[in-house]
Amino acid sequence: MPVAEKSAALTLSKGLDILKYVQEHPGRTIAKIASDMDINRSTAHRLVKTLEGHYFIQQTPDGRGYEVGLGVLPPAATQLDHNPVRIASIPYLNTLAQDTGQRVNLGVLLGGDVLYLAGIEKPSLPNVYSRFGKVAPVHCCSLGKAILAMMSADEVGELLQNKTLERYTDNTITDRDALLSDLTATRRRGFAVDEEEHIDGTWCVAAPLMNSRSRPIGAIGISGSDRSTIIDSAEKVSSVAKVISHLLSPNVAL
Amino acid sequence: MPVAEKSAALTLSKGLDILKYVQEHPGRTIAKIASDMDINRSTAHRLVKTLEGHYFIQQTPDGRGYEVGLGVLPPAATQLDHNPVRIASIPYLNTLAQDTGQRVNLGVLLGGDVLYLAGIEKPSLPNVYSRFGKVAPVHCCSLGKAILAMMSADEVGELLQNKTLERYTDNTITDRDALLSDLTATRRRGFAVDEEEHIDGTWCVAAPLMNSRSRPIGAIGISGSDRSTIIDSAEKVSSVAKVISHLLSPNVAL
DNA sequence: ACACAGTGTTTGCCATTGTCAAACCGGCGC
DNA sequence: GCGCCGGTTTGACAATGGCAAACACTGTGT
Repeated sequence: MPVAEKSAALTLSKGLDILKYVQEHPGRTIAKIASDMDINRSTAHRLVKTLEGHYFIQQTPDGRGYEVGLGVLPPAATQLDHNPVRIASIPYLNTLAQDTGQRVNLGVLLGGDVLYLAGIEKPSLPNVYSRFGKVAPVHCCSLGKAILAMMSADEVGELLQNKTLERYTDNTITDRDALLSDLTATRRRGFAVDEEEHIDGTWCVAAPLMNSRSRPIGAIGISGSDRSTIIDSAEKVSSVAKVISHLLSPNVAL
Repeated sequence: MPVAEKSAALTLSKGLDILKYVQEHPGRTIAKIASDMDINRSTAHRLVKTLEGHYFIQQTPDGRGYEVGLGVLPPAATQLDHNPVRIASIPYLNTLAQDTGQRVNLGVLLGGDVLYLAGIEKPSLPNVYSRFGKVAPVHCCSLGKAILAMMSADEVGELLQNKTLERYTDNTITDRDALLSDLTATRRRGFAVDEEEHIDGTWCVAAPLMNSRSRPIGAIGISGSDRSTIIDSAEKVSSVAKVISHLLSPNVAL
């Protein structure tokens, strides 16, 4: 979980780890944070107070613990507003939602996980800001598989290096080789399919967004509870993904 | 700008400062960051690389500089989803948008500024996630003045301690005493008015959200380019603010 | 082709700074 | 009352981050 770069600034690194920890475990006390993260209590105290001074974390209303602070919002808004993949995709997400009547999602890789950048929950009333920031495992959501399918086996291997393919449902692919062959099929097919592999009763299809150098930089997909509707819409998703990819291509790099 | 707490973790603090700097000045190189922030280049390098390792900042697509990374999104999403003021207010923001036909905003204090938590840009199609994360000066937006008006003169003085009331338009109140008397008027009136004090051609009114201990914890307001429409809707804004305040009151604290 | 300017990156030394153990304080429950 | 738990402070030690310098690389202008 902690991205240990060699010769990194230890204190900064620990502070950021605390921020992540607090995000995932809201309401914990300093003592609890310290013991869970194997940091000395007084050290944790100082780091927490520093983060608090910058408004990155704050005390919970009851004053008993800590949670993510308001200070993270301005950077996040900046990131969202400047994100080229997101900007290029949003208009098409709306049309896709109209065309398919299903939930639509846009995701990219963050570390070894899929990060949702935008989503439309209720196709009836488009609200593209909803549901950003959630992360999902790469190996069992269609967005993740769509992206992985466009990477070499080596790259995939490296990405999954120190991850276990955790099981979420009976259909979750937990075997590396099985995943790799699924990715091959995905590549041939042109889109990824999630057959209740992450959440029971939810099917998804997704297609990758490619940049000018044929690298996957994200994926769009739809999800819903009616299998045939989802599968039948795969071509639509795929063609929209190609349109967005072309839009992204003229840009210099990434 | 840097919130200097005594005995804080210096390295962590500097790292967070860099994050903020990068957010406000996207695309800057490490050398530029270092010189602007008076940090040694190699130190800046290490801090930047550490932040990058945690995905809090990333290289710009052209590889020449740095910008805010994807890693800030999960914490921000958590903060937004858990924010009680925001949760309580959102439904009413929508109705307010319908009733007035104007842009609607929700804001709270962050440090000495107003932070927008939610906003509806186009009343016709409600999209409450839009425009969060933007910050505005307290002294010249209605949200800020609505909140300040419910604080004691001492508290206001302390809040504005080391801030200059910067001028944005001809109408901006840049004098502390003038601001204080405006706040008194605001308190009597029950809502704050921004008469083109921040942006020419834009009028706003706002009313404070109060908790059970009669402390201002935020404000809602509307803004638009037609003065009389805005002013005439002030009572509506005020009454909605009271409703939300009552909703917030049962909660334990803050 | 050359030198130069600007940036990224690495190294090694020094002392600042963060770490840690211990103790103190304060509230809460037994 | 006592003990437990969390927060906070202190002080000594040494690990760690700060800094200067040097190197590699790229692009630019002469």
